[in-house]
This record gives sequence, C-alpha cells and structure tokens, in this order.
Amino acid sequence: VRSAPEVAAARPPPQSLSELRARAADLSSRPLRELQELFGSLGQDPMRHRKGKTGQLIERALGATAGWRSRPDFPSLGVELKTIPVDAQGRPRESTFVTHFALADAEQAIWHDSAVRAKLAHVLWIPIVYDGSEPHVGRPWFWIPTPQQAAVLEADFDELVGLIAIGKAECVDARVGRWLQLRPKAASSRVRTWGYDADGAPTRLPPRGFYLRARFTRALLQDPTTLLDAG
Amino acid sequence: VRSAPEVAAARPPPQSLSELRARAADLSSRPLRELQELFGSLGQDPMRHRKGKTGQLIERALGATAGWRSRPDFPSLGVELKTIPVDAQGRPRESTFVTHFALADAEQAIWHDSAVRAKLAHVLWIPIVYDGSEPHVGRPWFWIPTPQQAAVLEADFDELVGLIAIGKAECVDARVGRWLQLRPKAASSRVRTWGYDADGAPTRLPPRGFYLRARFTRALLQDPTTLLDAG
DNA sequence: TAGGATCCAGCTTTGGATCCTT
DNA sequence: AAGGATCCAAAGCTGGATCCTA
Repeated sequence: VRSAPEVAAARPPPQSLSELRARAADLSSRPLRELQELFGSLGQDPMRHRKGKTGQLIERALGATAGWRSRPDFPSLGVELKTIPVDAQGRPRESTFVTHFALADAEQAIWHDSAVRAKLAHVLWIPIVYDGSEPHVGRPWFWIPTPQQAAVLEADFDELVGLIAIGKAECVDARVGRWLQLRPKAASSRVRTWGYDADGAPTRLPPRGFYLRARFTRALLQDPTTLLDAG
Repeated sequence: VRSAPEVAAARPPPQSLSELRARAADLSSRPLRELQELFGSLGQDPMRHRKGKTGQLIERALGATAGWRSRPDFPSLGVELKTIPVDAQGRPRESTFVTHFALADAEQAIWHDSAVRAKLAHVLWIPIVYDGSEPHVGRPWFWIPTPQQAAVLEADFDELVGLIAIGKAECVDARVGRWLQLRPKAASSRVRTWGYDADGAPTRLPPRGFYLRARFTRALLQDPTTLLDAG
C-alpha cells in the first residue's frame, strides 16, 4: 500500500508529461473517499448523483487548470483530462462530453481548427470504477487518436457541422455520427437565438455539445487494438 | 409491370445458376399475396404469425427441393436458399437459422466437413420487406463468403464446437460466437439424451441449432463492403 | 425430428433532459 | 455561459422459447 499524496489542497499544474504521468499513476486504485478527504469537499456523498463533481475532484488531484475557458486542462502539455465512470467489467456506460458547439459558427467551422480536434488530440482517461464496492480510480490511460481514428472523428464532425451549415439543423439529432454525436447541452428549456431561417424569423434552438458515444469509449478502453481502426 | 410467373404450382428445380438467377429476379418486388395465389395455400394470412410458411412459399416459387434431408436447397447448384424478413430500411431484425447440431457429434465435428460450411458456402438471400404496406419480396442477393468472412465463421464454429467437445456444453449459450451462435431449436421442453457426464449419468440437453446473428446479416445486406472483413 | 423460421420478455442501449460549480 | 458530467424513460436488441409442415 502506498502512502497518501502529500498535498492537502489543489495542486499546482504538473510541469511535464512525466510528472502528470506519475500523478495519474499515484491515483490508480485509490478510493474516491480518500481523494475527497485530501482534495476538498465537493459535497459529502462520493457515490452517484454527483454529476460533474467527481470530474472536478480529479482535476484538483492532478493539478488541472479547473474552470478555465479555453482548454485543454493542462495547457502547457496539450493534454485533456476526461473522468469516465465504468462498471465492474471496466466498461463505460455513458457518453462523454467533449465541448460546446455554437450553432451559429457552423458555416466557418473547420475540423483542423476545431475545439473538438484540439481536445481529443491527447486525452488522459481516468476511469472511475463503480462495481458495488467503494468507488475508486481505475487505471489511467493516455490516448492519442491513430490516423484512422482521427479520420472517422473528422468525418463525423464534417457531417454534423455540414448539416447545420446547409440549414438542416433540425435533421441533426443524437443518431447522426459514428463516434461523435451532437446532443442538447444544459437545461434544454433554455433556448438561444443564433440565426435566421428562410422567412427571416430568428432561429431558436437549445444549445448543444459534442459527445463521444459510449460504444466508442467502450471499445477504446476495453479493446484498443481491434474494432477501431477497422469499423 | 411484369406478367405473373407462368407456373401455377411448385416448379421443377432450376437447371442452372442463370436459370435460378432469372427466377429470383422475377420474384423481386412481388407481393407475397401474389406468390401465394400462384404457388399454393400455406394458410390464408400472408402477414406475420407465419413462422416458416413464408420460407416454404419461396421454396416452391423457386423450385427448391423442399423438405428434404441433406441440403442444400438446390443440390446440383450448391446453393442454399434463405428467406429473410427485413424492415422498411431493409434491415434484418431476426437471427437466421442455419442448421441443426447434434451435441453428441461435437468431438468429431470439423469445420471443413460441416453442414454449416456447406450451407453458407453459397447463399441466395431473398429479403421479405415488412414496411407497413403489403409484404413483398426485396432484391434477391447471392452471397459467397469472402476468405476473411469464412475465417470468422470458422473461428466461431471451432469455439462453439470445441466448448462442447471438452464437456463445457453448459457454458455455451447464445452469447458465444461473433457471427455464429448456438441456440435452442424446437420446443425447448423436449430434451434428448446424447452422452454421459463424469458421473456416468446421461447428459440431457435440449436440441440446438446454429444461427447467424441479426447484426451479421444486417451488415451483410446493408453494407457488404465495410465492417465485415474488418470487424 | 429436421427444416422452414418467428415470438417476446427482459435486458441493454441511448437520445434527450437535467444538475452543479466557476 | 462554459465546464464538469449523470439521469432516465423509451426504443432497440437478443437469448431462449415456440410454432408449423413434411
């Protein structure tokens, strides 16, 4: 058994990839309860119904630049942190939020310059294991998309953004896209004006976000060598 | 619009692949009701709840050697006929029965000599479209497995048969196998004795059959070029 | 019983809704 | 509003059960 991390509050950002790697390895298999005692109170219940709280706890434990606009989480390293809940078999059950998307920007949006590409260029996955015993950190894993994986993500992005750019935003629901999808984000009752339709009436649609499908992260975490470059 | 086929009862077997091809093409897009009038009464309702009746109707329409032991349906051509229900998008919803399997034969069973390989070596798929309008024949399609596809089918076969051969028949349920699966066949209350367990007691298990998973036939009929040789 | 398959309850997946913090 | 995500009802999938004919 290892000793607890020495810091008792949010840490300074890691200075190097190896330092981040070491911090991540140190979290591996630690109960959430332990991290919560060390890195602060985000509510008292380390179980479910925490929504984003677990992600914020991990951010503090790793020294990510929490709450900042303009990501990634570790700007100098170019690494994005993703906390991902998994079951006893290590399988993700939920989709993973990537970033907001402003529908009004669809016409100008280009994959190469997009926030989606930037965030997914280098991801540190921190699985949180919910298996009936105490929730705990799984094995951290750094991911850089292979060229083939990046090509599929780009194709999804182009399809989603393209449909909106040509005025078919209503056709875009969560079914579109092989690995990336576009879904409502934030309380869906809140609606924003972002353009004008053919009749000159303002276009009002709820804000949306890009997500990675659960079936993608599942394949990624469970069997990175098969299925992905092919399917 | 074409004229109705000229025959008013079960046809003689086709003499050549091109004759079979022509007959199949002639069925394309015909309502089941029309075939039923021409090729005989297998009950009065051409809708669901027909179970195997539709398959038998298509057999008669094409001149297959119905009801014979030792297949394929067109022995001289080496072609197996499979009638497959699809939805409005052309997607199969159900698994496809391939052949019975006698559990007692597992130890001697070899892929190369198996009924599964023989039946799947050359298949004529006849989709039946259930889309809310009148049920009708879709576009017939001849399929010969690619070497890569055949390799996956062989691997599935070996895994399933191997588990039974080493006495782990209880471990084999419908989850095993990527594209082929082994499932109960016939009213499952009927149980047959087929061997003896370690204690010398007779082994009694319901009869089983090989099936192709719906996700396989779905990929096969919808997108034959992708997904298959890879996944 | 082998061949032709479909039925359907229960489980899994997921699209859309929602919650908290900075 | 943007970032951190999870919740949950309903659709979709499928493993095991079943039906008919020869």
